Amino acid sequence: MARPLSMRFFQRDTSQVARDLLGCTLVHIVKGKRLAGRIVETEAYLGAKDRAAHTFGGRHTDRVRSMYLAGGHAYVYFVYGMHYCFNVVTRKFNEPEAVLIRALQPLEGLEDMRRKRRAKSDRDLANGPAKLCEALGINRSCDGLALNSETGLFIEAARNKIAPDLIVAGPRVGVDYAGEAAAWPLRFTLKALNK
DNA sequence: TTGCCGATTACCT
DNA sequence: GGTAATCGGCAAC
Repeated sequence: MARPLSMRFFQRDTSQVARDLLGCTLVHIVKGKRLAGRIVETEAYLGAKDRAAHTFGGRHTDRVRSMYLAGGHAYVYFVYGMHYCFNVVTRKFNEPEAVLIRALQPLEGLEDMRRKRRAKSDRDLANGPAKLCEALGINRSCDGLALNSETGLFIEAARNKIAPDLIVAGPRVGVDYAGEAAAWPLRFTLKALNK
């Protein structure tokens, strides 16, 4: 069990953070129990200049308030009337960029995850941005939390360094509306571990 | 105040 | 492959 990644880790270039998060462990402690999974898919969202980002054009609404926090906070939003998605805010205060966590390989607390998810198979426990939120009990109350051991929501460093050739970059999912930005290669997956 | 649509998922054919 | 579910955010009016 590694120490949680420091705020400094997140306050860097967003694409780099998205790459470096692959292989790390996302942990949510619920009622004293660790629910955790290995991060195997991420997407970078580049703020004001990125038409796919919620903060495109410097939009500063109530929903996206936590994206303006310093890197190392959680940005959790509600979508499609029923799902939550979890992001890690990157860069500095007032630089609203973030990394969406798109998929986990479940590691700890599988029984609790199965109970929360009621999925047909363990493959479907956390292989999607809204699925992993449900599996780990992440919801609106997690929005804006600092990622550290005090809040019980944090990320632990990868045990082993991930070789660059294990990382595949490609276009982001579900952002066809974003014009040129839709094609930017800001989606990162760990080869053969993303499903 | 209205109306469109979403950083998705699950279930259908 | 297609689409219902389900409702808040957002921009236009």
